Amino acid sequence: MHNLKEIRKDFENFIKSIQKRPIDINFNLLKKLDVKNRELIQKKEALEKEKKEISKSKDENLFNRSKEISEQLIKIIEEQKKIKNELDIILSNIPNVTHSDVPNGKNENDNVEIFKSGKKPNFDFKPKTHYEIGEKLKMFDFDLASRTTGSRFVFVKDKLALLERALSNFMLDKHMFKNGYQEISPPLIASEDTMYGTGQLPKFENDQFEIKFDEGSDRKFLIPTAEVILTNIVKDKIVDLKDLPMRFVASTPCFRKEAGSYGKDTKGMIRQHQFYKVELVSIVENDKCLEELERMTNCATGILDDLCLPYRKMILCTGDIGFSAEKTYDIEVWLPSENKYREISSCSSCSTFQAARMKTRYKNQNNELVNVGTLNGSGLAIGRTLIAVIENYQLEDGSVIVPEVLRPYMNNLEKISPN
RNA sequence: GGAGAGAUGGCUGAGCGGUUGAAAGCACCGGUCUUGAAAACCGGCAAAGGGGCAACUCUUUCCUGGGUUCGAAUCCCAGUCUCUCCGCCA
Repeated sequence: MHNLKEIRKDFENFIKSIQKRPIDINFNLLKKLDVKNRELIQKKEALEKEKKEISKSKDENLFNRSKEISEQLIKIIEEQKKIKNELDIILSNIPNVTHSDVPNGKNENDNVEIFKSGKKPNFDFKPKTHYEIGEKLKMFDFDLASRTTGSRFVFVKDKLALLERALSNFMLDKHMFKNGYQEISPPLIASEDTMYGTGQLPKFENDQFEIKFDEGSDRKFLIPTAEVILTNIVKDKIVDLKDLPMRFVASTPCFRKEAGSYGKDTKGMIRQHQFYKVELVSIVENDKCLEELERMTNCATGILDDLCLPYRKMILCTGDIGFSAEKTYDIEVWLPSENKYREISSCSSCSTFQAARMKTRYKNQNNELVNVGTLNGSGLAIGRTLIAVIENYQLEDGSVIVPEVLRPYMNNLEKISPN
């Protein structure tokens, strides 16, 4: 959420920086509403002042005037609220300003590679897809899931379920004991204002699973990522400078409608309505965002290094970067069956954008109250890591070698073979 | 599900129709004292929004939304959330 006061100072420049993204915002209307809004506020405050003075004077002769003012106020306040509302709707749909490091571009094709890492496996056979391997092992069951639930769900069974759990535990341990994150086991359901805080609402309502609660209760949503619930830990708070940075990690299921990607990745578990993800969130001083982003991204790539999976680091262009982010790195893992890299982590600095929405502030060195910076990143998406392990560690006979670092989490199992 | 209690500033907590934006304490910031620190003492310390180049000033805000009143943190109604007890249950 942008601060109108700040925008007003240099409106033209603000528009220019926002328009690096492919968006359609009616800035003229925004400007007009802002002017109108302030007019009404001034009118309102003048009347309120008069009313206040009458009540202070306790002069009975003026009581009628006071009643009159009250009636006028009702109308003005109503109109002002309406204007303010329209203003807020426009404002809450304006994305974050991208950082100057972010390359200009239209879409994902314009993202820029920073580096590649790891050695791609050399197969002397045609590598199978993860779902071919998983189904042959009888440890993925998509058909069963479509019967019990619907499309884009899966049953993971037996050793692959164990592998999935091992990945989760391995990542959690590393982030907790080596990388300094505090583990959280959060609610998987978020309220409307929580979803608003991180920017999922109002613009991306179509992607969210809303839950039917009791009649009359507030709206509730299944979290699309733990980012939502972890970042909102500091919602409506003035946090202590000495508590910063705060670093949280959680392994949770994530729920997404994936509306608008109906034709994409229909096979296998690349794109599911439900998947596990280990999420990293940092709450930092607002001038520490970029250095924290590097740190966080290193925490994510560190996992891939440990798993010996080949990957590359990308910086997203202005056309592909997310709504709340000022700067984002995507980590893409190598998938032999597709012969390309696929996103496995996305690490973003949201600068003070989410904090402004959540009303999270701290007193900085100069004793000024300012918004914190927030960051989030996957460390990593479990489902896709599972895929990457299966495909990169496959053998010709359809069995899968267990990466060494995971073996302690799997009763020292070295290889997953058909039963 | 039944019965009660509550929601006040960064935190704890008073106030229960008229300079109350709100006592007190803690925390925090500045100062005195001290070789330094602690303690003690003195002073400061809510946020959002509007106007102003600024000094500054105005308005709003005591869970949320309505209502009563010239005037509401304080009274009335509705809602949300939290806590305690009982029941049920993983």
